[in-house]
Amino acid sequence: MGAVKTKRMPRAVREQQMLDAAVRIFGRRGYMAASMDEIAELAGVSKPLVYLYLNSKESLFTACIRREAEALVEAVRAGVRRELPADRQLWEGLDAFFTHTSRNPDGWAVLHLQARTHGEPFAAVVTAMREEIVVFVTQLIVDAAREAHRDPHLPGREVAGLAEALVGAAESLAAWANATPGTTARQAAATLMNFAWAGLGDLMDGRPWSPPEPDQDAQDRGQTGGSAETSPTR
Amino acid sequence: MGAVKTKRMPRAVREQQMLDAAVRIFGRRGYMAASMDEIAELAGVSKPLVYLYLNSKESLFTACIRREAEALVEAVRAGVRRELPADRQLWEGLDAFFTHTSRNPDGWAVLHLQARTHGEPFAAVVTAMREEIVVFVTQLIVDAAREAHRDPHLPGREVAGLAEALVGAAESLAAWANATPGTTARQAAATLMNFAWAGLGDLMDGRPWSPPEPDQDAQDRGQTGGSAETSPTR
Amino acid sequence: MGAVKTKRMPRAVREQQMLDAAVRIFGRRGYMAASMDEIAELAGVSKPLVYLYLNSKESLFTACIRREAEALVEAVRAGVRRELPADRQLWEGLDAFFTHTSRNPDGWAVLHLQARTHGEPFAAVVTAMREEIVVFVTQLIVDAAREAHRDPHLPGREVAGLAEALVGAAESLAAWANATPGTTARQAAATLMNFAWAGLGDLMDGRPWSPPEPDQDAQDRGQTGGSAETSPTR
Amino acid sequence: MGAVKTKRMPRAVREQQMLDAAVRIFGRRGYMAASMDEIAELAGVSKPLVYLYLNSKESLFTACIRREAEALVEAVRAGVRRELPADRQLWEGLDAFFTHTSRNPDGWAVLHLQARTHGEPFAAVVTAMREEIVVFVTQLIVDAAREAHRDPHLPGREVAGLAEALVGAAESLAAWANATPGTTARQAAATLMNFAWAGLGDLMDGRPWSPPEPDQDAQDRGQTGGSAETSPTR
DNA sequence: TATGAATGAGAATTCATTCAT
DNA sequence: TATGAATGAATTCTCATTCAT
Repeated sequence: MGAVKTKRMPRAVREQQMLDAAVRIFGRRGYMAASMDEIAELAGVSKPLVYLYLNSKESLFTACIRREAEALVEAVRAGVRRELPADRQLWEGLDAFFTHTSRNPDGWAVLHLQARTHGEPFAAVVTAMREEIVVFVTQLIVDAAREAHRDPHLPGREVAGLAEALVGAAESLAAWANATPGTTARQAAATLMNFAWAGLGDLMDGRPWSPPEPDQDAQDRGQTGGSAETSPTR
Repeated sequence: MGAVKTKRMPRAVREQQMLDAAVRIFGRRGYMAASMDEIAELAGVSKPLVYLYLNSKESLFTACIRREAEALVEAVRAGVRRELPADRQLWEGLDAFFTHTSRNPDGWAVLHLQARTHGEPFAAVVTAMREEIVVFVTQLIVDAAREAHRDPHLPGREVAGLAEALVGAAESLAAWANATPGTTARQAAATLMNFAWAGLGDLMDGRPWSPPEPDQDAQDRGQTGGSAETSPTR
Repeated sequence: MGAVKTKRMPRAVREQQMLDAAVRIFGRRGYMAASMDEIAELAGVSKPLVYLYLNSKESLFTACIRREAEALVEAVRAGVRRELPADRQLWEGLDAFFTHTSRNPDGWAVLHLQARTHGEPFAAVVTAMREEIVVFVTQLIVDAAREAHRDPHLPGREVAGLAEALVGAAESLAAWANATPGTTARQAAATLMNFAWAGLGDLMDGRPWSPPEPDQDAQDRGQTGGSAETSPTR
Repeated sequence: MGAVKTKRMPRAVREQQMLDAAVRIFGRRGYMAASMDEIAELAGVSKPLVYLYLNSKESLFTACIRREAEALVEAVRAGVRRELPADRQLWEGLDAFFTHTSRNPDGWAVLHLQARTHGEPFAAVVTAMREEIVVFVTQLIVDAAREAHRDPHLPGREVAGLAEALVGAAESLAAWANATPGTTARQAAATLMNFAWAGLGDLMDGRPWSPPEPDQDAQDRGQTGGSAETSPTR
């Protein structure tokens, strides 16, 4: 099991192997239940080497969190075209988010489940990343109001709460989509977009938010999109 | 800080003391980091007694999860009057949920953070409880559609996703409300209700969902309600 | 090897067994080279029990040092009759000191070799004990001067240096006596007493200090004394 | 702090750098607590080079002990003019000894504290050196007796004990002088010389041994001598 | 009902030491 | 002459769990 034992490789490479193994073990077993022995074995190296490069279990865990947080933020950032209208940006962000988390479930487990469960030092990194995303979403909500030429009657705290709810719903859906076979990132994004933008009330009235044309959009980004399930234009 | 050392009390009482202590420790330290020593000390009994009554750490943890899950479901159930319209039922359920979690943060931490992070046996209990709630919410959505005499054009999976998103948002807001000083359960419920029912689109258009009259409602349930921040009738 | 495995004994007894074992191992191997495993085995208990009672290697070592230091000081104190003239007191103190160290070589090694070699926290305990003894000796020197009705022309620092030298010589002779077969505590005490009181110069002139009558003295204290080798009355 | 990193230097030089570093680390941390990593870093070389030149930790430690022992014996030997009377020789030896140990505290710590605390192989080297010095001192005592034209009534073992006590007192005073600010090597030597030669009894009677004239003596040896504190000529 | 005494099993971490270049 | 990469073997310490009373 674990990586093939290739001897004598440069430090940078070994470090990534170790982080790969650590993310996998931490994500599945949890921080405390993960043992350095298991991580080292999965990485195909001896324990002392793990300590030599990553210093301690805490520091290894932190390195995992940091790497995964940066990768996630980067994935979302790269998936959003800032010149589009706010709702389209939100859609793209959600799509990128669900895509990344579904492709990288262990990393997502580290961020979403493990990091938050083991005290300030670790949680802080995730909190910072989450804050970045919440701020981004908050801005999108404000932009959307401006684009609608409306005074949204929304005080600051209210907007914060909405952004928080949206991000929370996304996080939760990510786990659900991963656990529900046959659910694509695109479908999860569409569901949430509808929920967030149109609301249950409008959905009851048959007025969902309209996701972009899947085919055309896929061509734009080079992705193979399944069609969102609820898509009549409002 | 532990319970006052009273010797020789009936088993049922001792067990509750132990569970109280265990929930507190598990909620704060996490499952793995919690030690049976600390739990026994906080419960004011010797370790062998904990084992005599609760058998093992796993079994103790399971008992905690079960107790807290039942308490939460019961709190929500008791808070909802099933004869009201769907949106009012949802509102009452959210209110009851946020109230319970804010009053019982350690129990909530056990359910939301710890139980899900330590493998199937534990997660299963929470999943079952969550499923109960998701089913309830799903039913509410279907009811709402029926009440609106509409065919909502929503396939089953889509409704499941919406309920999932709603519950996820609620869970996330619970943590946020607990962590944000000055945020009441009622405000959290109002924010989420708006978000869920009206959606961002409608909120942009100045058409939020209308929460019930706080004063009258408070009289109904015996609570002192702060007024929801976004409340013009639609 | 190690103590006979007698199960289930009261804590206080087990603790002494552990300290006995620890003193022996620390004294022979040194602090760092001693392993908790070895100590536990020699004590006839499991390692966790050692930790349960003594908390850590450091704390165990400290407990050893403290116990041995107190035992040594007590032995010297009990061996000296304070109503005698200064030189007799010094003699009795030296005799008690060499007797104790020769009967308890591991304890002496802990104090003299190990404790001083492993940093402030440990050395401090020994330093305090040594200071107590140096103060006692200093007082004896001053008393001796007073008894001789002399102004000894000795400034404070000089007396301190003399006491220090005397104690140092004693410490060194203790190791030598232990390592040189056939050397009794009484002989060591006599040699040092001569050296200290008469000085090499007087010894050259055939004027040594006179130790007390061995037989009579032994009767006083219940000890079987070998006769000191250099004993003509001055 | 380590040596400046100069690449490619002759083996002999590198070896001395390593020994310098090792003496410092061993002297401060102790044998077991010293790590080869730290020593290599302080020496400014890689660990494998240390092994290439010095073979092992044990062998490195032995090399340190040997070097420091030789340096100390050589310093004492060079400080004593063998043509002087015995007491003057003793005085010069003590002065040289205290001077060397105070200038080289890490080396002295290695010899006095570390080497004796870590088993026969190491202690043996120091014991041999010490023996050399004890023999020298023993000879001085015998010489002194001969010079006094006296039969000192001192059997061999007694003389050995006296020499042992004298050397032990010197070792102890060296640590004391190093730890007591403002105490010079010369003062320490004077104190001990008085103690050893005159003895407490004579000191009480106001008849100390007379140290040589500091100024004249300093001219002899090229040292700036502080005056000894107790110096009336006998 | 209740507990003081005790341990097997495993956790993180460190170190002296070597290999391949 | 010199080193980056790598490890086997301990070491300290903790924990869930049980026994005997």
